[in-house]
Amino acid sequence: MATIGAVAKQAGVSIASVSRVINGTAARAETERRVRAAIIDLGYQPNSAARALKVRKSEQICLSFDDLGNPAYVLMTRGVGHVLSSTKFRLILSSAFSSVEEIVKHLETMGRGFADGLIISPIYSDPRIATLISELQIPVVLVGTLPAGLDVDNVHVDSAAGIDLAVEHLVDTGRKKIALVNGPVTTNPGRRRKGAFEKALKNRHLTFVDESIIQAEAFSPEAGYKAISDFKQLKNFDALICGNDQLAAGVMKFCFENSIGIPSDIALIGIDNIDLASLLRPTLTSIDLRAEERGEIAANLMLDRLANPDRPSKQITVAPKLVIRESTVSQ
Amino acid sequence: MATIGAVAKQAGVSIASVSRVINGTAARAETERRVRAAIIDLGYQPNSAARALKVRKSEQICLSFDDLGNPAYVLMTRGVGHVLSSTKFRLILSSAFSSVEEIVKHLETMGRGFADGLIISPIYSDPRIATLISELQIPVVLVGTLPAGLDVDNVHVDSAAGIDLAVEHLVDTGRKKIALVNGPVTTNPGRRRKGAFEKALKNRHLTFVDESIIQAEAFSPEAGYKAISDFKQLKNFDALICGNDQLAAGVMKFCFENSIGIPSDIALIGIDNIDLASLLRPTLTSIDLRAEERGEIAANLMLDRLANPDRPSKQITVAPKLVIRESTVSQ
DNA sequence: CTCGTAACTGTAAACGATTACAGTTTGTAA
DNA sequence: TTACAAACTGTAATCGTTTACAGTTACGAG
Repeated sequence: MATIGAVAKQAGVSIASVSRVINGTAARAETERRVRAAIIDLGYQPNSAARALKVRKSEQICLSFDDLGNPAYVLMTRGVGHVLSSTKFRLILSSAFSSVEEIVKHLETMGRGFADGLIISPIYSDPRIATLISELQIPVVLVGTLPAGLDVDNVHVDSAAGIDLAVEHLVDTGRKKIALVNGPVTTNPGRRRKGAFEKALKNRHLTFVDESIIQAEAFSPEAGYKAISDFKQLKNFDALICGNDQLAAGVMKFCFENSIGIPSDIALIGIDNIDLASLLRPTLTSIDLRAEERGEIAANLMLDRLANPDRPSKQITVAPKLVIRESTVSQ
Repeated sequence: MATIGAVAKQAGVSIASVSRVINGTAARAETERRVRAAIIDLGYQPNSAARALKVRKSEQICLSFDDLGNPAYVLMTRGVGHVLSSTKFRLILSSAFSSVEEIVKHLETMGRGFADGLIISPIYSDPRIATLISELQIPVVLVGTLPAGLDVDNVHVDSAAGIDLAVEHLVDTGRKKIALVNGPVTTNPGRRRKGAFEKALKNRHLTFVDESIIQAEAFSPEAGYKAISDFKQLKNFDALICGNDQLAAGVMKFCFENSIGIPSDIALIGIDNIDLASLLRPTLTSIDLRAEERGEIAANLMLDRLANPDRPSKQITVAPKLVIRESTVSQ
């Protein structure tokens, strides 16, 4: 492994000169020629860790989330990626695969010299995550619900407004008995959607009973399928809002297999508006939570914060929009 | 930002002792107590870059691919993640968002001290990627087609065998006129699938004409939809193999909108067997390329290589399997 | 109480880069 | 030819760790 010293010796110049050539500061043509030749000769590559140590910058931004399997995060990543690709910063991703400990350790390492900033979108509200964020030595942008007492840049979507849009749309199209197929309440989105749903129903004087919430064990199609299979009172409802589009896909599958017509027997709304929504049959009405846009905003907040470390933190709310498709409106 | 020196001073011990406490080597109980107290006092966090520089290890493995939007890569990531999560190595991801230059720069940085190993799965066969790999200073495992002349650990799937399985299945179920909806031939998979398809047809003395290949512009549902919309001779075929499941989803959408029955009028087979395949209606027969398994194998190859740097490189082939669903066989 | 060993601790040299500062060279004008 | 400024180059300190080595302490045995 060639070092800058080896290059300097080979080129017959000082280490400083090699460094200057590499970083494009003043050098005589002849010096530059010799240094470049030596670099190629030795196959020299500068060591990133040494550079990061010295200049206290890695030029990397780390984006971290809990579930790569959720296409909504892929959208978000794309948003972040597009913004960063026109800057000097590289984007690296970190997704949890097992425990919270694992992700905490991961973020700590990043925060200690391997990344200049951290964009994180946790779905589980583990106290360790909140502690971690407050102790981190680099700027953090949090996408999603901000844990109490944490003062960092934040982008979040008004998902209650989204639920409200959905309920309104269902009422407008003549539905009266609406249930929520919710994701785990151990997650932030799960907990918030539940509250928002209950409130939206009550505001409109619609019946809300315990059975109005059908609990799934994950935000996946399989979990949606299973939750609805176990649910015995489907016939009491004429509309279902699902915690995300993947849950809705599982529900839709069950309905098809059991000859429950969508939207004739029951209307179905998903959340996230991922690609899948327009591929299902019937196409799925969905609350678009603007994941890609949130990613862009988060990245811009981060760039702004890095350029301006002392500004007060910003909280940005984006508005959801309802994308109406066939699963709620018969053609 | 507290350093190890500040901790040492605060605890009244030497820097070396602090380091030992942190890394769990011998220390008197009293020393350990004071060091830990000082660490908490100062909120000290060790600097990852300094450590990486000194020990020449980052304990990170970087997984890089060209398109995070493709769920098959998400599966692969999961495979890698599961294997690595039981080791000391952390997984970081890097996905391209714009140019090849960008990804090259990214990988270079990683290869120069920010990662101990690189697992990469390029779909574009850009010569810069091959050059990069050969110059990289850390172990590389390549998932996918190995560029000529590159001698690195490799996992790939025998996708020709997959195409063959598909053709065989179609013939068995009475189809005779098969077309391929291919992804871009500028990609490795696109190029290989085309060749494999042609060969599979000829081996069985089935007609292969220019029109047997319908070229899509990307591996996405939209591209599939567009490609099939522009294709004027669909009625001449009774089966379609698609470059991946997403293309198939687009094709399926078109067929539905134009009242082309699947599988009654035309049979449809996808590739990758992602979740989507079982959510579509009809459910999609698909060639499972075992992305998750390839991810696991790649991770294990990497671990093995890191433990054993001098062993000769291995090439591992995994066999695809055909998952038969409704889109080829009427119930 | 002395000694020997084991356990611990401190000193100082790395790791591979960047960069302030001082010194040297170059080129131009007088 | 000399003087001076501008352009370049080298020396050496530094970033924050780890770790070899030598030195110190603690403790049980004799």
